[in-house]
Amino acid sequence: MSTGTRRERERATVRESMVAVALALLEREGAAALTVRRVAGEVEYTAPVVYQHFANKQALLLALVEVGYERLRERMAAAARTATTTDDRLLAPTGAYVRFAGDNPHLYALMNNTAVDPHDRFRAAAPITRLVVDLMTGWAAEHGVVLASPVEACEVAWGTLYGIASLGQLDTIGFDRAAHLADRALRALMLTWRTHPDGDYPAA
Amino acid sequence: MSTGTRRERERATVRESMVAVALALLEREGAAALTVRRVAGEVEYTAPVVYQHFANKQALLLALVEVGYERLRERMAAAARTATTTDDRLLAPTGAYVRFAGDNPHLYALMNNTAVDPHDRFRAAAPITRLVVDLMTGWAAEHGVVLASPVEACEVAWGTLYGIASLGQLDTIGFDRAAHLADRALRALMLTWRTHPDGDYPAA
DNA sequence: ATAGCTATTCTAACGTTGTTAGATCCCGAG
DNA sequence: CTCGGGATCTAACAACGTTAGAATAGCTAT
Repeated sequence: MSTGTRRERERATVRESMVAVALALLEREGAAALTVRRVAGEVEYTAPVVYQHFANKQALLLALVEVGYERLRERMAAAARTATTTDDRLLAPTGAYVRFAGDNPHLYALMNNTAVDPHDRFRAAAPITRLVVDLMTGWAAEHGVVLASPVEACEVAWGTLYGIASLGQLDTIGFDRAAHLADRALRALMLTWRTHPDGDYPAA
Repeated sequence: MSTGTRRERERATVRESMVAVALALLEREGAAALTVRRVAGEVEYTAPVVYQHFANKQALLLALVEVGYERLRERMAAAARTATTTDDRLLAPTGAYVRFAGDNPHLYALMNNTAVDPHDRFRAAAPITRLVVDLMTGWAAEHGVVLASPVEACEVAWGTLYGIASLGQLDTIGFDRAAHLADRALRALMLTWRTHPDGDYPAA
């Protein structure tokens, strides 16, 4: 029975190389090139072997999405750590987010593709949601401000960031400008949170 | 030669019914059901006939995207017309945008799908960009404020709106809440534009 | 009215996709 | 050495986008 664990280890290794190969393929040649047969071929297997590690193509794509969100979380957390000022601890992860979208455009598109089950995507993104909530409550505390609804503020910031980063994929805008726009948008939000932490803004 | 124009009319009619059928199919059964054969069948033709009206499936999808942006523009313009206060002239189109995304989730997803050429999508959305710029400059004028960069403000607002509306497709959030979030986000932006029209926000 | 041309439509097929069934092969256990 | 079970392959299926070529329809001109 001692061979059982090695078998498992080998199985996991094959699975991981499939994910790695699929990631490389996706980013190198785009979503259209990401076919089951090519992934299998790139790890020197035939197509049906893929189905011993993933229930179907969706499951493989979901694995890529999960890796994507994990890498994104790492980048954002690292950016937050290097920040020195209070506002930078929010602005730096923002920049990291847009930069990630620029560095891995196809993976980023997949992470937000409606073809992958929205529920699964949301679950994969949960750690980032937690991180952002933490960053935001930390920011508010350092500013001596209590937000009426931190989760609402978080959702607004998340949506904003997502939308502006997606704008960067348009070649008429580009990711450098998108990073600038995201910075502006978040600064505006922060300004409002400080002056109106209750979330109730006056109209005119 | 008098039959030539009637032929053209008939051709245009067939093309339009294909677009109409494709739109209905997309919204009723989702993107996966939108196949060339089904569109052809639904207008009682065989598949190759589709290729006499569209170069390929991409072209058909692009036609749907164009219809989508046109309808969205109409809805936003109508909402702006019914608004009474200065701020509502910006907030009402915002609500119309999110509501459109909620009413036509699959079409909205297609309009922002990277599978459709980004350049074409941007071109299809151009009239809306114009509308939003107009609304924004009008808003600024009525508030007696000159924005340092109206196009930057527009891009930020557009990205924000897009991101938050996309959030609505997650069943954990939903379009009602997304509409609320979009309202909050835009109010925050407007507040900032009034107090800092130069676009230079203080840090802390 | 009829013959012929042209545009329209269909049938049939190709290559590729995701996916599954069954044969085959290999490797470890008794 | 044999045998049993998991791993892997071959072959195939249905459905997809797409194209070529046959058939058919409808208009035009005599």
